[in-house]
Amino acid sequence: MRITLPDGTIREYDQTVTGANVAAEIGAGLAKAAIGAKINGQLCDLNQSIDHDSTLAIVTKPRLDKKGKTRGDMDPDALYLLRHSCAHVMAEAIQRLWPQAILAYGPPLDNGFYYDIALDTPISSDDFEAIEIEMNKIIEENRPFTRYEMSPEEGLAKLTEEGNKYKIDNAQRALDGGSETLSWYVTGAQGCWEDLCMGAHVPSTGTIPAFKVMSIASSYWHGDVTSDRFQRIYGTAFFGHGDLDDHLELLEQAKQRDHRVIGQKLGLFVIDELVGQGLVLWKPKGALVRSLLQDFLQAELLRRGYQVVYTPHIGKIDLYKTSGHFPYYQDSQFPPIQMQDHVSGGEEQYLLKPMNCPHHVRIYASEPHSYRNLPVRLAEFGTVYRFEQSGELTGMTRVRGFTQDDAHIFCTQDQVKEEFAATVELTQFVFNTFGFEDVSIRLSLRDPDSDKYAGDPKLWDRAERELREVLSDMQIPYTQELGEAAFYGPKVDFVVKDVIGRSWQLGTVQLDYNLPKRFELEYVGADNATHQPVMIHRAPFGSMERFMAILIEHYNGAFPLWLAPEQVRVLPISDKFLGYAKEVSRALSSEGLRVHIDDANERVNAKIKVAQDDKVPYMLVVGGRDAEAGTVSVRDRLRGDLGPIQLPEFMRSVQVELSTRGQSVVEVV
RNA sequence: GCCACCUUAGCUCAGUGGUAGAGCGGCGCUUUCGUAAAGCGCAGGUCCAGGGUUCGAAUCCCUGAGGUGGCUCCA
Repeated sequence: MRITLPDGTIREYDQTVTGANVAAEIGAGLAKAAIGAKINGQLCDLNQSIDHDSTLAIVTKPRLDKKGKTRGDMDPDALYLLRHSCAHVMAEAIQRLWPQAILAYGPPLDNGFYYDIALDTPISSDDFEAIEIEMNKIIEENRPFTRYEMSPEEGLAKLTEEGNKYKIDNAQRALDGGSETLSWYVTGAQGCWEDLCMGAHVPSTGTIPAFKVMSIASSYWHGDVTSDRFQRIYGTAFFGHGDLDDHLELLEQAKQRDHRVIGQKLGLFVIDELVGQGLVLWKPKGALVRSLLQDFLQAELLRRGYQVVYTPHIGKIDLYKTSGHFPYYQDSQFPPIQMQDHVSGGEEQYLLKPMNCPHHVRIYASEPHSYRNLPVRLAEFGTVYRFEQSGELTGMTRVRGFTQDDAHIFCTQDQVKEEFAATVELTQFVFNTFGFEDVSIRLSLRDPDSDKYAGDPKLWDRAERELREVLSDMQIPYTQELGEAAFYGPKVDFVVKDVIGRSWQLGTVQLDYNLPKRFELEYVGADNATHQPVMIHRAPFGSMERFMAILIEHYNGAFPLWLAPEQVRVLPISDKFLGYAKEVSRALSSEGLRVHIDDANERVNAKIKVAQDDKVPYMLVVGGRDAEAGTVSVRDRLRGDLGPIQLPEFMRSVQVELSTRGQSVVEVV
């Protein structure tokens, strides 16, 4: 039997060995650090036996520095083992405290782990300390994680006797997924606490040096609202206390970067309960940024052959019945507005528009079209209203009224790929302009087993094939998600993470054969016959609200000069130089710059502190020396004091920075 | 919508049944200052709302609203 190690060396054995055996042979240091094995790419226990030719990598705990921090990068496999094991320890601790707790499922996550537990007594964050104390006891006992296996029949019989329906279900799923046996992990020797679990685990509870119970939430069995409800307890674990401290510190910083915190601090927007849940009030500074974003994109659209349209905020309900939105999304729409005609007594119903497409479709349909004037690209910053579930509302990222940077392209079948590629390119251009680097592109396809999708499956196949082709032609890496498509067509989504790691769809491009059919749209082809156009829905920002939220977090509130609500603040050293400050301010304003004077009766240190907190890109400190020499002393919010510069020169470099959207910045020599 | 938690001055928060507090912000006065918070003073409260328990409730209980974290959903 040959075992190949990561460095390519091969070791020969004539009887079964374990990762632990091999590690011990290689060296005492490795044996001591070893916590698991990766056999043929599969993460396993360290004492998993190997009985045929395999590749083997020993998973080790990291070396720590003096502060208890991992040296170098953390190994995701090692953390996975650690956290999976810590989930067991937490579950045992919880069952010690609440013996009636029924375990369901406890996996590791990217940044921690959770355990889903069925328990009538509500666990609250006040209980975390008690849970952690129990966990520490278990860890101090340093009990080994011991695996044993049973045949499916034996194992299911054992589980049936124990009567935990969630574990029976887990076992059944494991067997359906191809497992030949069922495995348990005992924390310690026979008779100790155990859990049905496929593994793998660290050798013993003592291997868990740093952990924390983080939060509690609720969840449903298999994510099914009508099914059993669990208490989901989240925790995290690290190999070093320093790593854990860093993690907690990072979470604290992320909190400060949250768009809701910054939006409040900088006065960008407010959500007022008197106005309504999920309804954003854009305050002057936020509104200014929004209008700059809109100007930027609209100029880009006009350059690319789009035409701007405006449509009303409501429409007759039949419009949305025809489009399919009303029946399909009835639950998540504001209820229809009932109108009664006083004379005829006839009734009409209107809907706050949940989508802009039906209105745009009717603009297209208002005049005949020839293949010669396609594609028609209709763009509108259109505000829509959706009755999102109250528990879903989150700052500006998930709201009930929002403005899409919407457009609909009506084109011939032959034009689809080119138009689609152009919109993907536009979206990438937009994301590049704002310096987003961590954007993942998701091809959202239908789930062929679901009946929620409208239209002919053949058209779906074609649409999905075309999107794949466009993305691969453009050499864009993407992931495919079954069941994520819109009900009318597949789409390409641009997904960005917020500071606390939640994913949000920003830009989207969607292909639609369905609406043109439902509305019987036509154009006259070169053959003088009528044909049906294809529609592309697209929104590079997605919604102004969500884009703004992500932008706030992306920039940590420090908008680049071209977007900053206040671009320059003049800080006179004392009242005596207010006159010169006003001169400077007037000169900058007349160049179109957004400038204010801090005329507070304060020292310049205090003014700088305030301006820094307000994230103003440039502070111009002006005193007697500047008034005499016609200079301003420039302070950059990031680079600090840049020294004095002639005012006209400052204005020139600022204009360059503006026109390049931050590619070039003010330099003082 | 579901579960847990939270809601006290403009903001951030302390206050576990006995007279409502701090810092920042605001206003006033002093200071007139050269690169991350000068000093002093003053004003500011329906303790989310409604009901209950109690001699007495910001504090305990119930109902509701809003927020936070998840779950579910997301055209």
